[in-house]
Amino acid sequence: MTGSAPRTDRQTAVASVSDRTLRALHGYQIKRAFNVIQSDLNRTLKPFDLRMITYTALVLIVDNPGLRQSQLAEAMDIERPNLVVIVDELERRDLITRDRLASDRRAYALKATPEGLELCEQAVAAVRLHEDQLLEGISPDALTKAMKVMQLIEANGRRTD
Amino acid sequence: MTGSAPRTDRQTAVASVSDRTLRALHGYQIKRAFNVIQSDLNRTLKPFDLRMITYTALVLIVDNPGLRQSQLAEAMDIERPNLVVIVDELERRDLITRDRLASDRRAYALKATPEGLELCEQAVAAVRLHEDQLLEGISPDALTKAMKVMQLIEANGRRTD
DNA sequence: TATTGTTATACTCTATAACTATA
DNA sequence: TATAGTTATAGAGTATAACAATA
Repeated sequence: MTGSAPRTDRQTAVASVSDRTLRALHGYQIKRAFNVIQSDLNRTLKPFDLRMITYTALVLIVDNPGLRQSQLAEAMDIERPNLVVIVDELERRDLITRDRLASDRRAYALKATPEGLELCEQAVAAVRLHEDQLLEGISPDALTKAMKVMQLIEANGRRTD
Repeated sequence: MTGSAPRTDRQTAVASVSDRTLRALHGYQIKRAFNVIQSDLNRTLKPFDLRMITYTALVLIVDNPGLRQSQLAEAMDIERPNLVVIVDELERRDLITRDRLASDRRAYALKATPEGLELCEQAVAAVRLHEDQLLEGISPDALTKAMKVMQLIEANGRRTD
């Protein structure tokens, strides 16, 4: 907002990190950015009683009706056991339904309820607004390219596994 | 390595995520990339008995001799209490020293020992090699710009706090 | 025999309050 | 009184093994 803000500057912790250090800590730079995003997101989602992880699950279910839990777990890159409590929570709040598949009675088809859809729309809108602030000074093109880099890193990592 | 790898493809979880969904989940894309980086990094660092967080602390101490714990905590974006165990571990392994400052006897000056410096050099080299694989197909320019985006997000987040 | 969802569990990282010793 | 480092503790998120029901 203020452009070149008047920096409180209670003395910079690390005077100036050397190029060598920066190169050694690419991963940590991403971690720091992610921390900022996650805490901002969780603050934004608090009024909806959602966290980043429950929000993500809800968005994916809304956008992919009939998704199975194992597919959702893979899409979110978390282990199946860890997804159970998340789906439990969304179901308990009547934001989604868990229906047995006729074709495979081991699996559940996840679908958003009207309430879930409504909450999702509102949450997505709120997240967009907050994200605009977080992405201030970043061109759409630069963001798209940065996300492309993230996707490539992810794909390379899965290849290496 | 294999260029266009022959993808095992046990059926894609989410057929094709809509543009709308992708836009709603920028943060999650960064999370997924970070997860990949972190697990690859921890695997790489295992032979040195380091984790991402202890590695980062060590690199920063090596590069900024005399750093105080509070400065290191700020640089790493973690709370002071959480840094204590990390510094404890590095000190116990004789990789760093904790010396009382004469000018302020509450604070410690952190410095790497010769052993710490040696281990750090080896670890940094190993990380670089692994990172090259993870960053395959990403131009140095694209990486630099993506890191710039990460820095901007981080800065915007701190401003919003 | 393999897979879906589940339970139980353990480990790491993170966040907060309260303490001590110095300033 | 304020700050540096510390302790204790609680909460997320993550990872693994083992189980029941179904394929």
